[in-house]
Amino acid sequence: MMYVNIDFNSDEAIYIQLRNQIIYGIATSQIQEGDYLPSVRELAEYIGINMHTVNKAYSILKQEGYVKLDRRKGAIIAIDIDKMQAIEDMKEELRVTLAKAICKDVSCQEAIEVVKEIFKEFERG
Amino acid sequence: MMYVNIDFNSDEAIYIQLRNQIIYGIATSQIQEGDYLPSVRELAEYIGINMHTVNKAYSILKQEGYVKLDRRKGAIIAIDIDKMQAIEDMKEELRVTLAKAICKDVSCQEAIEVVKEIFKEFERG
DNA sequence: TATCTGTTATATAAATTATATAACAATCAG
DNA sequence: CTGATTGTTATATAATTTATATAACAGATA
Repeated sequence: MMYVNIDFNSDEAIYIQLRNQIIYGIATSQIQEGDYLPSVRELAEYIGINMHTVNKAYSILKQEGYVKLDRRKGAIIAIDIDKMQAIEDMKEELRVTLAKAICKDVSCQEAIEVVKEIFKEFERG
Repeated sequence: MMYVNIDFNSDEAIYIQLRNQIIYGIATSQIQEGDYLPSVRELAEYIGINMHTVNKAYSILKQEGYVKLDRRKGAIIAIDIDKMQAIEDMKEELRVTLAKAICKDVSCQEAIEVVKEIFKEFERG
């Protein structure tokens, strides 16, 4: 079973935290293409949250192209790679993140260093 | 007056959109250190939203170290530069953004290219 | 057949978001 | 001093989002 840790005091919604951690799991190769995720009921009980909260996370992951959902089989990691779209989505998020950084006097080189660090983090997992 | 454009159909809260656009304004040097923002009542009427929604945006900007608020004078751009903190905050956001990108097969070099593009965007504004 | 799957449908409660008034103390122009 | 404007604070209300609780359905499969 994949490592999952929900912070119930976070201002981030539980289903968003869960979605992000599953994406971390994929990015760090803890879970791979073809792997099964726990069923919504199973994972809900394991974490101690409602079935629908897990279902919401799974539905978003499906919509965003990270998993496929099948009856009986459950959720399977299946990345739908639309690189053009992915880069566009990334760019949109980076605009906000980097605008904040620029205001705080962070340079392009410093931002690039952090990007490199994070890529190294994910290569190991 | 700074350019502000709120999308009322967005899933992003109005006060968050407003905060982000003010940060864009600073990052692109449309507004600078020492400049005044419109009063909460003035900007609210201009955009067509409630005074408290603008106040919420200003309060967050204050808390995050982008403005100072004075009675009578209103809100003044005043960047509190804590670079260590800024880089740490940036890193935390980048972890989510880049994890998604990595799942979609985006390389480190491609991410870096996008960072460079955005820095160029902001240099001009 | 019996069980487990995602899915869908309600219902409810809590929290967040946005609005509407109102009032306060500080500030400053006249 | 007067009057007007500022951010600030306090309520109240409505809509939306988030999370939970049950329940039932159809498809898959051991």
